[in-house]
Amino acid sequence: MISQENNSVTPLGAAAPLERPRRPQPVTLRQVAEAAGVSTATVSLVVNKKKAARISEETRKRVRDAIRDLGYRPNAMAQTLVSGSSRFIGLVADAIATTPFAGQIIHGAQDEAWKHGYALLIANTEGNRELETDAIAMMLEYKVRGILYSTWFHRATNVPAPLRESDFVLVNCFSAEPGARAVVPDEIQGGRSATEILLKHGHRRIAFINATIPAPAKDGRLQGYKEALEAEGIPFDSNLVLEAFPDQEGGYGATEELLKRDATAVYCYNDRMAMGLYDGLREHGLAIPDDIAVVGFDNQEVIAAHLRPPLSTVSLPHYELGAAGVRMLLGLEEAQATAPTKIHCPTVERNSVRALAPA
Amino acid sequence: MISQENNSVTPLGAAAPLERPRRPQPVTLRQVAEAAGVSTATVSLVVNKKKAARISEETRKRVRDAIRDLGYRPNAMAQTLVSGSSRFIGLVADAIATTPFAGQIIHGAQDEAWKHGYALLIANTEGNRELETDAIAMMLEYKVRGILYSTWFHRATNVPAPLRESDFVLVNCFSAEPGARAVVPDEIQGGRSATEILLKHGHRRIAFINATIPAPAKDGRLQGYKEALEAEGIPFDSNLVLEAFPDQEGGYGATEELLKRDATAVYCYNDRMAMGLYDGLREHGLAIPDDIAVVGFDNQEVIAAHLRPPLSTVSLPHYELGAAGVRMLLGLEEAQATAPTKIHCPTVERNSVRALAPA
DNA sequence: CCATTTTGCTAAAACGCTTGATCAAACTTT
DNA sequence: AAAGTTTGATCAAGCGTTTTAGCAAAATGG
Repeated sequence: MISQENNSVTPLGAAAPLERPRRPQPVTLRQVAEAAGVSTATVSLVVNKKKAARISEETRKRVRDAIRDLGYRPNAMAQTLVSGSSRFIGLVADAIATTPFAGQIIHGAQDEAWKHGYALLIANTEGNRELETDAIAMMLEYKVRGILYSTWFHRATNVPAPLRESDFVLVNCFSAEPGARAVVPDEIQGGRSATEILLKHGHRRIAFINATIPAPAKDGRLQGYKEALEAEGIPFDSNLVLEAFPDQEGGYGATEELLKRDATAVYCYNDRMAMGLYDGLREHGLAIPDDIAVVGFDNQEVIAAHLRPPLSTVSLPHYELGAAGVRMLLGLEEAQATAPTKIHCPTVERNSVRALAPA
Repeated sequence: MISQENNSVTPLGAAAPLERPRRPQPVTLRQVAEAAGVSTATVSLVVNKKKAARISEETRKRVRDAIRDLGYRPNAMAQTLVSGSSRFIGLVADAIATTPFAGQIIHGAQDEAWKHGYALLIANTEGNRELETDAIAMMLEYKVRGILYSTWFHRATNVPAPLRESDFVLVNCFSAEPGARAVVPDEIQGGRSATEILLKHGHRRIAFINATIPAPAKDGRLQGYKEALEAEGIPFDSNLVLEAFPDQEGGYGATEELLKRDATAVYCYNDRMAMGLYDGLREHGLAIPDDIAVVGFDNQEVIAAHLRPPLSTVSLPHYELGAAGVRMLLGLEEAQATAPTKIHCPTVERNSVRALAPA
């Protein structure tokens, strides 16, 4: 039988499990009151800096000292219970935390919420309807001030029933349901801006590689393209519009067709297609932007900023969507009854476009 | 003076602001009790499905019906007040929501927390120490079960003082502070795995382009490289180790130097460097993987999966870090007293490596 | 049929805080 | 000096739950 020393360091690097210290009970208002020799009401009054309250400076000091000495922290749960509404805003997302794409929605919502003294409670549902219901239920139980319901790409959605029990705002999605406030990117303006980058550099034969899959983005970006051309008096030529699956492969695969169109510039439905197109063009010995100018859409940093040459594109304003969603929820920004509020998609110019050499 | 009809539809599409309906007060336990003709105690007992409680099936049904009819939802704040601890886990991040990179930490934490009935309260601090303190304070006030403190890249950190008032786990970072539990990626194993991808395809002259900036990753990935070589009996050749700034430009810029080393394969410190290197190699007319094999590190999806050819790499297990952090916090996974728990970095093989043709 | 146990349910305290009503003491007015 | 006012602080109710102790009625045992 092997006897072991128990009071020795565990041998052979088999590290000992970590002992967690027992946490003391948190300090309460009452304890502070006792320490300061006043009533809890008084402590509450000074903690909340009520200006109307008549508390002598001396007493205030005594209370503040006690608070500091004891390390008192108010119990937000108790406060909420009294006041009836918490300082939480819920964010339920279908895949936002998952995709690099739209994590900025969280970020924007977080910042804006924080600015107004609210904390963000998030739930990722992966599109699972049941999880979604549970998540919303949980938020309701925690008496959130309201809920942001967001999707990772711009689309129509149905409002889950329990959402209606709370204030809510749709972010990056919309619904025909009356009274549903929503914030979405302005795809049309974005499409216009993308095209304008090319136009202002003198391009006139501008191809557009659109997506094959239906989406508000598909229609909006095309319409923006048309509007921009029209504003310049350039007739729309449907020959210049191609369609491909909206990813790298799609962009790459569209190269051949594109080259037949004899355009001096291309506007791609998104940055990933542009990335694929870069490869395709390179294989044909074509240089960007000298032989052909390219703009993308989305401004997916990891791609757009680091392609060679860096890609001019139009930003999907995810951060702003999140922030605007919060403002709308808090009633700081007015919602329209008729349609979702549209957020501007800013132009990001890099080096994939150059002035067209005069013919 | 212009007179306006006030009872008409707002003209010219200047949409009317949306009227928000007044929300009714939430239903309380007491109301359910009254509706069901029982005491609040009884309702509470059936809501919480206490098996020990002796409530007749008939009464249970009556209560359940009342709950359904009134649309009752428990007030989690009141529950928390009684029980003393909420079902929240806090996640404070320096830039996680910002970077596509580590949003997966949120995701993993979220999923795991949810699995155990906890919700995630997040705060992004952008490294701002004051914001951080406020965020932690807020979490403490909401009586979180514990806090995950995470950084967007693996590094040493100081534990902010208020964090000690709660249970906490460091995620993707570590501290010398005794008793600080931590989860980090296993950089050494990752470096070994990356190198092994190349080794198993027959490569023997393997270059390593390391980062210039000091970090646990820099040391770990190098050590893994050495270990893998040693295991194969290949002597370490410091000539094969270059250093560059860990981004696309750095990778691109290292091309010339690399080619002087006459290696058949390169292992890059990260995917972004590999992306830059792709461009550099292409400009030299070199094909991947035929002329030279490349592996990266991090598995930044948007890059690695969509490069041409897709990049073989090693994953930074962000999702797992978040999930393991939560498990550790909840005491489901044991922490070592001596060192951070290391999470495995899985190999992801794609097409940037091919078996070395026999000489 | 009385004593005992079991069943079904309720009363009430507690959780930590906020806040309107009160009150005693110290000042001002007339 | 009596009446009124201001100042500084406290009392106590209430927010929506959970939970322990306890009580009456029904069931069981002898």
